[in-house]
Amino acid sequence: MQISTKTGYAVRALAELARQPAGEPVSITAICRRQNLPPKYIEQLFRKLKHRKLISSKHGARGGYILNRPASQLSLKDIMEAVEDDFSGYCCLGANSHIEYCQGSPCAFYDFWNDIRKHQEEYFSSLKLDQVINYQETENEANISG
Amino acid sequence: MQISTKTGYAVRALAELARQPAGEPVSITAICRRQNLPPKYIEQLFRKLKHRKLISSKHGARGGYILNRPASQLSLKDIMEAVEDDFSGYCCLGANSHIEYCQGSPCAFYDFWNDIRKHQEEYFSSLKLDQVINYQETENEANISG
DNA sequence: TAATAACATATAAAAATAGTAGGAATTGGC
DNA sequence: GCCAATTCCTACTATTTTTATATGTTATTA
Repeated sequence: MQISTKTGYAVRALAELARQPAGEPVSITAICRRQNLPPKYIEQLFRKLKHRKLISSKHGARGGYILNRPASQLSLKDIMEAVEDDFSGYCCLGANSHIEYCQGSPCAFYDFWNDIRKHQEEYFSSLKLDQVINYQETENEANISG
Repeated sequence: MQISTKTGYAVRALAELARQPAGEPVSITAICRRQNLPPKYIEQLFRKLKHRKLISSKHGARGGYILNRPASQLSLKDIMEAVEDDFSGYCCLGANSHIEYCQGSPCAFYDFWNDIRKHQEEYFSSLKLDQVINYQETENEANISG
């Protein structure tokens, strides 16, 4: 039960996009230089983010990526759903073991896991990308004043 | 971001202990027969649960395991911490990548991830084993009346 | 046309997950 | 005292997921 490196990377990379003046694309090279991330890996994550229409891209020299929405409207859930292949709580219906427990119909534990999934979805939906950026700014101010 | 099969198995197995009249140990064989679980795997999980003192065991014939606390005082967080090796949210300080971002000191994203971790811990602490059992009973009643 | 950068696919290395195998130690019942 | 049941312990294996890397193609701009 941990948020993956993928999500961590994606948040850091997207934060760089959010910082950029609107309309100006940022290249993966630039993002990864600033955030010290593996470019080819980020490329893959960005492809997923693009398929989910969270970002757009511009080809060629001076090209790069831009956010499709203001950071205040981009949730951690959106990012996780795009980048991890399955955001969702545990569900007894999922066949993640060779031993099928509830063979197709909701089992006795279904409601329990389902409520958890719903809670998690709501929680991660409530966390927005701009919050990270605000945290960063606070941090920086503290460093300057300190 | 998913609750693992380990946790799912553990919950099902522990629910069987919770059902048992107090003081009567249940063997892994019995648990796994009732819940259709892989015995050797459950054995390993139970060892971890025992180290965390969530359960006790009785050796030999007619032996087995018993819950150390009432199900109402055993949280999903307790179980996850025992069975998964790291319950905790993502933390930028964790070296889960060869690229170290914040090299030992809290980075700009620290507070963000830290608040998430705290929230998750509180939430999973609030979910108790007896809730699963209550869900089950409701389900069963529904089946009988339906 | 040369440099830049997205796009795409395949491969590889490492880690985590899920499960198995075999045996030693302990207890209860006959 | 013996046998069966059971926990306890260690090691191994197989599979899947994660975290990349490599290589090449296509599009864009200066």
